[in-house]
Amino acid sequence: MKSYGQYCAIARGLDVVGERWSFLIVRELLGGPRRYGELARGLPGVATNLLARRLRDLVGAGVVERRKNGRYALTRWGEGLREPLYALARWSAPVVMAKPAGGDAFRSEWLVHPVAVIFGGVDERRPALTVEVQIGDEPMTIESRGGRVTSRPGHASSPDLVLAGPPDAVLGALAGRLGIRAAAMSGVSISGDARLLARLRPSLPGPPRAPTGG
Amino acid sequence: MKSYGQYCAIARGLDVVGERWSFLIVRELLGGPRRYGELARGLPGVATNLLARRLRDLVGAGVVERRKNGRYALTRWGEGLREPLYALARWSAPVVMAKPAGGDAFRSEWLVHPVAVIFGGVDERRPALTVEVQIGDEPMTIESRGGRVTSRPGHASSPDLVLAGPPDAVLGALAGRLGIRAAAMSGVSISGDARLLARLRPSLPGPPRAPTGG
DNA sequence: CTGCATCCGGGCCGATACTG
DNA sequence: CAGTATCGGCCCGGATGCAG
Repeated sequence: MKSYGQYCAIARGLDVVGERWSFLIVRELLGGPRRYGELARGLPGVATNLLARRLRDLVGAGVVERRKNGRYALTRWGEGLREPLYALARWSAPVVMAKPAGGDAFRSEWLVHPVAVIFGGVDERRPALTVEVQIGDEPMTIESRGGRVTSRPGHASSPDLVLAGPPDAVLGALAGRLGIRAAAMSGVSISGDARLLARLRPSLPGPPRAPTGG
Repeated sequence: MKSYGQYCAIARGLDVVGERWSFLIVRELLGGPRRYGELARGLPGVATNLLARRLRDLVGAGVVERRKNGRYALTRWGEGLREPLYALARWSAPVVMAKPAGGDAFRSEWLVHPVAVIFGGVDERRPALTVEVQIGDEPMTIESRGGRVTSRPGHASSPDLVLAGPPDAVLGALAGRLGIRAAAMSGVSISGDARLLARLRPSLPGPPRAPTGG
């Protein structure tokens, strides 16, 4: 575990989770305890030895713990990394997610994070809604109930809205970066009233329809 | 610029600023435009070629721009990294900053970030106060005026409070992790009423005096 | 079959020397 | 002052092997 050797919270934080793959391991574990193989599948491109090493280091640092059933899980402290990770995603998404996925890998489980970022918080005025998203092989369901938006893997029983298409276009539609017309032109096939999505997003204070930067 | 090859905002964000030293270069530039030599001095341990390479990459990615006077500065987008960086510092600080500095380098300019994190926001009830902090060779001044707390390098003309000592102890006193007695026992010499510091910190909602975790 | 450890080639990192 | 050039070593990435 190489250190920057600086007495600074940022530098010392990076000493703990700044090495390659560490943040992405944490991303996977934010969804709950995972086995080694599940982590490996959720992290396309990682070498097995490197994953083992990072897990050892993270356990040693107190970020990850190993449960008795052999699963890895975030410690209480490790859970706190959700904030910095989501802050990074909020920063990067408007610029880097607008570019098409190209050859990049995509797993539908990763959608829970942008969904949490885009539809975060509680707003009683949000309508109840069930959306099914079909991007990769695995479908995802987004549900708005009681002012809160959640997501889970799997089909919806009777969705109000179904979005299917390439990752960047579907995500653009969810985030509101792409309007309905633009999303359709980017390859999203829509069944249902996609305008309902806008009512799930929190209404920002300030100018209506603030530019997202991308 | 090695990529994770994943269509995910976190992974793609790390593609941009996830390599070694990139975040710390941003940390330096958060204080304003800097020359190459200033960056090198603010980043003890960095190799000159690596600094040059990172700057090139960050410029290419649109995070940093090069001004006509030869200085490097964050772009509008790059400024947005303050949030993720401070979120990381908030996460790491309670655990990793409690450990003594040991052989780690320290620069008093770095104090502006913890000061911003600890005394952030505006609170009209905050008293006016001038604190001088002496840790390394360079003194720093923290000023509370009009409900806002700012910091700058240099001596204070007539400080209400002066804290001098090792970095971890002084920072512990500022953050409130160490009480006055504990700070003094850890090597902080105090002139003035250190209890005033507590009135600069925002009062958290919820249980009074929430545990900081370290 | 899962959960790693070992081995190995290439590339990145880190330190020093050198140049406009 | 602001980088470039060079080189050793370590880390990363991929394939393979092995133990429970």
